[in-house]
Amino acid sequence: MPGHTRSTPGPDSRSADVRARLLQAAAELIPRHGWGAVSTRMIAEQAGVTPGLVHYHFGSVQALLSRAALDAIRAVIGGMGAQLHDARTARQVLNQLFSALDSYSGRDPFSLLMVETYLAAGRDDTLREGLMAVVADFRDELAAVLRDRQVPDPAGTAGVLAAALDGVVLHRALGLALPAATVSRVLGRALQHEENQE
Amino acid sequence: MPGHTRSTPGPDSRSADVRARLLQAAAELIPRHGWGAVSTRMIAEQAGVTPGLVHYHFGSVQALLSRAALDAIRAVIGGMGAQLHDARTARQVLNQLFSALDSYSGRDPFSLLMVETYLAAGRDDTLREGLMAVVADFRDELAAVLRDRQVPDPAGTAGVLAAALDGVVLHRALGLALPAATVSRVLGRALQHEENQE
DNA sequence: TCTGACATTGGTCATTCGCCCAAGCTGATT
DNA sequence: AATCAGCTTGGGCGAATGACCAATGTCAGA
Repeated sequence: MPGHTRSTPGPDSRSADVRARLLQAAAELIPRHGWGAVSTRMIAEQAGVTPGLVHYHFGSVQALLSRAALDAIRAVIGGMGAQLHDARTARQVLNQLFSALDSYSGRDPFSLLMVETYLAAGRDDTLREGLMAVVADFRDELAAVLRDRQVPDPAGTAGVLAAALDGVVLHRALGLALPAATVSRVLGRALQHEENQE
Repeated sequence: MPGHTRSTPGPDSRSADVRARLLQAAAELIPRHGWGAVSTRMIAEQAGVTPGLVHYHFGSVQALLSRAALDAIRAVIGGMGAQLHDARTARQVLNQLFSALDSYSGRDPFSLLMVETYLAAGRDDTLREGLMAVVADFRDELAAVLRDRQVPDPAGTAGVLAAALDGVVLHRALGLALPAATVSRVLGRALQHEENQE
């Protein structure tokens, strides 16, 4: 009966609550202060718990941050992907994407969390694989929707479109004007069939 | 201790050398460890000087990092913008952009420096304005080139294209496949007129 | 009721941080 | 030679860091 893994603390209603509070606190602090500036004590104070709990429940600050970021991103991106299937035409898919995009100015907490996680992923292979899986799922879902709506080269188009979305958020964060109408109009042209060669 | 030979600039040529070494060291360390993890002593060691010089020459670590990042980004983006004028057709402009893009995998030092600076700009207004100016200059230059080559809506197209470039780098950093050929083909469609059909 | 595993506390530990400064050095000017 | 401003040195300050742990609390199952 010895040997009990401490990686997953047992069932306890308070335990689950504390874990949720820590995850929530971390997801709020990463955008506000930057991934590398979030500390054990900062998280604990935000969550209203004592600092020791961070290492008890998650082993390290990095592990908590990775878990919190991936959970939050998966929730938002997953929800966005699910909505795509409602659109009837390719143009409607695009408009839906960009109306969703308008919720993210590039300086809001979720956009910042996303970019911080992109960077942190470069220094943590486990995190990178997790983030890649989330983004790849979204991209594949978008590709399937585009394919059903007769868009040429659905896989490639979905990949470029998904990347362009992130780029637009990035540029908006700098204060560069990129109205949804403009983005939609320009990228809309990328959805049509190629009609002439140069 | 050679290095006598008074030169033109400044009161002391060693001073200029130290400043250059510190800027160079900072530009190398930001991608490697992340903006927030670069410390006074780390920079000094990389530059081969003593820690006190960081604050003597730049006042604060933040000021040094901002200066180093902006200098490096301006050099690369400026050079990229200047090359655009060589292309004859809109399609060539695009191909030139994406062949240049292939130098940046998203995990190379410059790409990482770029994204780190995007994020740091969100917490430093002076830095944000400087970075915005550099990106806006590139965008405007691209718009002018597109306009000369009869691309519709040159300003909007250039803005979306510039954003898409950054997005592609971001996604490549995750390991998502985005071959230059695919990107060029999809975005190439965005350059043509809405309804070609003469 | 007792027991023992789980949860939490509050603190220590060595380390590192940014920033500062008194003192020494260097080279140009007087 | 004497002066002196600009550089550079190396150490030191208080504060904060991540990790860790002994002690204590809590409660479901025997």
